[in-house]
Amino acid sequence: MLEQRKVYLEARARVLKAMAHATRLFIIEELEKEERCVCDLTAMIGADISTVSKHLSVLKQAGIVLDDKRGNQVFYRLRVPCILNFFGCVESVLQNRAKEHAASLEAVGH
Amino acid sequence: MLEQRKVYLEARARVLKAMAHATRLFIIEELEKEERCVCDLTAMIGADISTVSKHLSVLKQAGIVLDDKRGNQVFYRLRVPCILNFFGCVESVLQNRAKEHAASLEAVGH
DNA sequence: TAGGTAGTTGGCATTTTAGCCAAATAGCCA
DNA sequence: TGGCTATTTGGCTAAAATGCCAACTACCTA
Repeated sequence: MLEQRKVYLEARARVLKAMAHATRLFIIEELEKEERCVCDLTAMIGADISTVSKHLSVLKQAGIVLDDKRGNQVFYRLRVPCILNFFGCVESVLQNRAKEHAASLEAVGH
Repeated sequence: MLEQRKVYLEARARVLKAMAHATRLFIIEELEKEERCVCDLTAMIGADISTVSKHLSVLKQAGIVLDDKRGNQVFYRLRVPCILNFFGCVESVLQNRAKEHAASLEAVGH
């Protein structure tokens, strides 16, 4: 693998890795609707606020969200608007799997 | 977070996590061009064949690739055709970051 | 059948993640 | 200033991911 390509693939992988967690996907989906402060997200997620803060930090480091401090709250929003469409392919992977799983159950007579 | 939504987010996260590795992204890009046996991929990647085999197994379990044994070789191919387009958004995240990074260097006089 | 190639799996050490608590920081208001 | 709320950070433990080697399986060919 050429060094240049490796660097590029690692950059992509870092972005994907930052998204690859249920809680962080939840945050992304919520931020698609509107910006949110950490306390709102924490209430919705139901984990410790320090945990949520660390998830947000992962997303921020990956370049997926931006933060904006106002008063004693910090509001987060998406940095890129396209995340929603991004998932068409993930969905099709999941649907394919579901379809074939159903077919295989069918085949053994369930 | 509602249980049902959590299940769905975890399913998505599993697919993303499977993709979130430079070597596995390399494999996906190569399989977009044509199917490949493990030995070809191993030669291109330059890692131990057992390592490559395990990466392929991760992709297979996530529903991203299919395998097909012929003779004593195993050929892998993508299960869904859309992976290439999938990355438009990842790219825009990276480009945004690069742009702002350049701007911040500019700002401090570099 | 023996030997070789291709691939998978088990085992292990190392590194990375995740999530909680506790402590520290920052801004608001009385 | 003192106290309160919001958030981040450090520290810790448990769990998961990586990647190598070695052992094992499968298939082909002489």
